[in-house]
This record gives sequence, C-alpha cells and structure tokens, in this order.
Amino acid sequence: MPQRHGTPAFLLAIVQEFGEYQPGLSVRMDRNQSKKAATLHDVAKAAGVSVITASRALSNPIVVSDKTLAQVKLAVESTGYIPNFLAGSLKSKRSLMVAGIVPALSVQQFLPTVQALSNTLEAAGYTLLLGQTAYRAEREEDLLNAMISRQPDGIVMIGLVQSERARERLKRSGIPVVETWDMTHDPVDMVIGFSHLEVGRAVGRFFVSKGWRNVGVLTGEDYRAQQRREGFVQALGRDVPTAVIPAPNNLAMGRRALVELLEKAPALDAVCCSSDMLAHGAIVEARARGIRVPEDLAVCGFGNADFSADMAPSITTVNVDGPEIGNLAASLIVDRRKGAPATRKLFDLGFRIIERESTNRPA
Amino acid sequence: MPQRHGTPAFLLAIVQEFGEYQPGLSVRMDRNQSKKAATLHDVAKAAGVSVITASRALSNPIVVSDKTLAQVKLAVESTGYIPNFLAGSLKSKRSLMVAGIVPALSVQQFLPTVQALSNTLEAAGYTLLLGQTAYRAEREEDLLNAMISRQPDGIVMIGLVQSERARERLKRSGIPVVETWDMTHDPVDMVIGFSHLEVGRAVGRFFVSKGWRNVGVLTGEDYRAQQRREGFVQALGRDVPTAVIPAPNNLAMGRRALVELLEKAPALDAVCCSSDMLAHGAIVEARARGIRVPEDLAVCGFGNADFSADMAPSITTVNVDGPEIGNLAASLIVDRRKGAPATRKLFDLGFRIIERESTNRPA
DNA sequence: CTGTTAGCGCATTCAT
DNA sequence: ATGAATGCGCTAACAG
Repeated sequence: MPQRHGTPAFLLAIVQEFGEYQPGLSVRMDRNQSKKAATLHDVAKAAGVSVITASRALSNPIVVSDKTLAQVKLAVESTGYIPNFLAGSLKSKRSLMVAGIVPALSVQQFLPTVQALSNTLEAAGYTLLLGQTAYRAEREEDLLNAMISRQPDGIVMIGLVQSERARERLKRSGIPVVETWDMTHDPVDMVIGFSHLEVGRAVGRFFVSKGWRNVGVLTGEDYRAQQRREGFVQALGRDVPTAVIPAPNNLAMGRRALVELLEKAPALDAVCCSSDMLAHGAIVEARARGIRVPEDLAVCGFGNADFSADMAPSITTVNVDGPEIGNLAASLIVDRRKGAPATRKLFDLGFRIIERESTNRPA
Repeated sequence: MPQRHGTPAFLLAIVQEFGEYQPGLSVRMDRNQSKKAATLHDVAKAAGVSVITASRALSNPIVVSDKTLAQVKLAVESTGYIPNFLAGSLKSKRSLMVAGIVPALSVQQFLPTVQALSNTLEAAGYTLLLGQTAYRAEREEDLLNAMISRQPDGIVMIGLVQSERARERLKRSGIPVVETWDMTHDPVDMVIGFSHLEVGRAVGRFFVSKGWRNVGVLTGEDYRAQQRREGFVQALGRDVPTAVIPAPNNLAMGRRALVELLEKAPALDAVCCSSDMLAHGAIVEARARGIRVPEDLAVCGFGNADFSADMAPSITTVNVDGPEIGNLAASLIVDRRKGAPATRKLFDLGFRIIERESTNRPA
C-alpha cells in the first residue's frame, strides 16, 4: 500500500470559542461536523464589528479601514470561516457559476474548449457547472431547466440549442447564453464558431483541386458532421459513397467504416472523415489491407487532434481554434455580468485546412 | 450560413398576469428579462393556495390532494415557473451539487470516470461542479475552498488530496469526500481506486517473466506515474533507463521520449510507458526508425485507451475500470446524503494487464 | 467609514 | 391535507 506523500502535517492553530480541535484525534474523528461551520456572524462577533462590515471587508476591502480589515482577517483565520456563496447569491443575484453543456465528455474534439472555458472562468472566480446531453434533444431541455434552477450567471452550449421551447425559455430568462461550435444568423443570444457547411465545401474544393475521382465520406451521424458532408457533396457537385458511423466515434469504428466504404467503392482513392480518430482508423485499416496512404488512398480528418501532426503519415485535417472558443465564451459572459452591453452576437472564428502527408498523393 | 434545424417554432401559450409575451418580437427583444422570473409565490397565487402547499406539490406530491396538485401544475405551466434551487438549498442544506476535481480535462485517462460520474449524478438530480487543479497543490487548495463555498453535497477528487491543510479542512467540513484513482489506508473520507505501486510491480513481473533484458521506462512526471515506475523498478530488482516527460502527454512526447531512451539504451528491447498515448508515440517513432514492434521492441502502455485494441499492432496495456470508479463515487455520495451510514472507506477496484500484440515478442 | 433595516426564495417547524 | 410563522446566511439600500 503506498504511503500518502504530501507536505509534513501542518496543524492549524485554530482557536475559537466553540473550537474543540484535537490534533492527535483529528484523523480518527468519524463524522466530525464538530459544531456547525462558522458564519459571517461568528466572524463579525470575533472581530468586534457588525456583520455587514465583515461582509464588506471580504468582498470590497477598499471601503474598510485598515484596522477593521486586519481584525476581520484575523477573525476569519481563527474561526476557519468559509463563505456560503449560496446565501450571497440569493441576495446579490450573482451565483458565480456558469453552466457548460456538452454532448458528451468523450467527444474529444470539444475538450480543449471546455478546458479553456473552465480555466478562464476559474480565473475570474466563477465555477463551471457541467452537463451532458448525450446528443438527445429531450435531455437538452431537462438539463437546461436543471441548470437554470441553479441560477447560473451564464450558459455555454456546445452546439446550438435544438429545442424551440428551450430557446424561448432561455431568451426570456435573461441569462447570457453562448452557443458554440456552429454558426447561425439567429442565436439565442450569442454564438461563437464557424459554418460546418463551409468546412465541408472547403474540403470538397480541396479534393476537387487534387483531381481525385473516386472519393468517399466516412462520417459520424451527428448534425454537424452531416452538415460538413452536405457541404462536401455540394462542392463535388454529385453524391458520394458514404459510411455513416453511430457514436461513439473511435478507432475501431473508423476501421469498420473503411471496410464498408471499400465494399461500396472498391476503387476508392480519397476519403473524407468527420474526425481525426476516424481518419486514423481508416489509415490503420488501409495499411492492414496493403493499401498505402497516401500513395493509394488519400485521407483527410477533422479537428486537428493532438496525435494527427505526429503520426506517420501525418494526418491532413481541419483546424478549429477550440481553446479560443472557450476563452471567448467565458469572457463574454464575465464581461456581460460586469455590465458590458451586448454589442455583438456573432463570432465566426473560421477554420483552416492543414495539409499534411496523408493527402500527399497525385491525382 | 446554415439554417438552424429543429422543431417547428412552437409558441408557448403563456398567459400570466405580468406576461407581455410578443411572438414576433421575441427574437429582437434585447434584454428581455421581461419582468422578473416567477417565484413559488406567484405559482401559489395563481393556484389559489399557500406558498408552502405549492412547495409540497412540487417536492413531495404524495402528501397533497389530487385537486391542488393539478391546480399547482397548471399554475407552474402558466407562470413558466422554474424553481430556484439556491434558495431551497439555503434552508434545506442540500445543494444537489457535487464537486468534481480533476488534474486537467485533457488527461484522457480520467474522462470515462468523469463522464460516468456526471451521468450517475444527473440521473439522481445532482449537478456536477467541475474544477481543474493543473496538478498544482496550491491550486488544489484554492479550488477546494471555492467548491466548499458553493456548499456541495459531496466532493470527488481524481487522485488523493495533497495539501494537509485541505485534508483537515475537508474532514472538519463534514462533506462526503471520495478520493479516486489511487489507494491509501487513510483517506480523507472514502477512496475508490487501486495501487499504482502494485500496477508497476505487476507490469515489472510481466516483463521479467518474458525474459527481456534491456528494458526502459517512458513516463509522465505526475505522482501516480512515478509510483508505477517505482513498482516497476522494484519488480525488476534494479534501476532502469528512464525518460521522463513533462505534461501534456501526447503522441509527439512519446516519440521524443523514445529517441531519448534509445540514446541512453541503444539495445533497448522492451519499454514500459505510463500511458497508451505515449506507447502509441513510441510505436510510431520505432517504426519510423525501422525498429519493428513487437519483433525488435516490446511496448506496454497504461489505461486501455479507446484506440489501443484496434491499432496494428494492438497495444498491451493495463485496464482500470474508470466508469465504475465514477459511478461508485456518485452512488456513495448520493447514498450518504440519503442517510446511509459510512460503512466502508476503502474500495480497491484493482486492475488487469491486457496482453496484446505489442508485447508479443520472444525473449 | 460603519451600522440598521429588510429582505432574496424557499423549506422546516409547528400549528390547524 | 393545508397554512402561518420563522429563518437559512448573506448583501442591497439606506442611514448615520
């Protein structure tokens, strides 16, 4: 059994009127709610000031004299006070929480966005409330209600809000809402992202420019992936053989989908995949069948995953600035709460095709 | 620009005394907090009952007559009422929120745990508060305080609580705490996981049993990975060439680390990696150098990533039941809040070596 | 700069 | 089965 490592035991010198801290026993005390937790009232009493002065000393120290500030700080230490934000939020109407709603955490494409969102929020004193819709519209509505019940200062969605009921409810709620990873002229409130249709068209034009004839699509079944496929088909000017993959979207599915696609189109010479993981799977399957990538088959992904640049062959993909989406979403909400007006609703961050070895193939 | 898809616009028939809903205008109303949101008071008035009866109708419908229940439900619809959980929590001491603390969302090993945690909590009406420590102990303490301020009904940590101050504070707080993905005889409250030292030893014995002589380790610098390395070295009975990789832990780092390791140990014939992504990187780099895996070099990972079984060669790894950790953590907290006693503190879920092609190599 | 008063919206007591 | 009173812990508004 590994020993815990950590800083040498530092015993807090807790001296309080209702304190009963016993160093040697602390580890063994089974449910030591001791007494109840200290409130601002206790801090105020210990500091010899009124409750509101203690409150100000903590939330707006500038307006308090240095002497009382010091007294309150000492009282906070001695009582082990931790503020109750729920109570504060009730009065102040600021919960310092932001709801983040993702289809599923396992969709790695969105992780950099969620991570950046969480980091930027934390830096501003906010906390992220996370929820997963599992790509189901009913779930989305329930989840949004559950979030609204917690009075978040903002809501960040991966994707657009699907349910019309939810859209109306959100608009009426007055809560800042940022939809992301897509684009629309009519967001609930604000939208940060890009057009998936345009991504598909751009990749399609790229394929056309290469002169490939026997192209195919290997795609997830979610709405955005389908939009990209539609754009791709538009650019090609004709329908193309397609393998649609149910979630989750992993390497095994990429392999299986390429098999399916090769049955439909044995002469396949280029394939457009809806994620880099699927592209990776296609490459693995191709290699297992003696199909060389890119010499015999060009492969393009989407999302610029953290492995794509360093594989052999490296994977051509579409890059989206996921962290920027998260940072911007957080900033927009924090700024709005600071009183900034809602000046701009649409933020199209665009995308960029990154050409790598997996499409380095002559026509 | 893609059009939003979705259900045809369904306009809620909102008829309320303070309603001013204007279908055609709703999209353009800039900050339409209309009036303030309906409270339970408004629902009660609309239903012709007292506030507390409305409260009971929603939280404990069995004790209310069918007639009043129907009236209240109608009133909820007509007012568009969404409960304010913050207010309820203040009185009831149940926030229906659980804090989840992870090193970083980008560490994919933990995602199945967080996903399962979130799902199980949501099913029980709880919401996940997510925070990231970035593997920094100071950050951990601040984050825990920020979480405690929000009065969570439980705290789930990936890893053990490092700071002794934080451990004491958590113990005194009375909040159920579940530490995960590690094992200790002295958790803050409960721990679900396994011994990383034992994992290292098991993999070490596995390597010894294969008779490999020139083994190396390619590892992340975090505490748990180092524990595994220590166990590995113990099983080997001697120190081994090691490349330590700073976070983040991606494919490129795996490639680079193998280069480094090969400089230290040119005759390397087996390498133990602290994640499957690093193992993947090692395999890619080996192949680029004409080193065959597994014929010339055996490679073992950790975590059983979603790509490991389907690569060619498939990657030998250590499987941990990540989803079970998350589900169990959620259940323990929910049950404790339901009044179940704290009967058991230690849950060692063990691990399992999954032997695949990447170690299919004679001595 | 500090204190007093008055709630935020709901759920727990206790009453009926 | 329903209601009245009370207060959770904190902060906005005013006062001094």
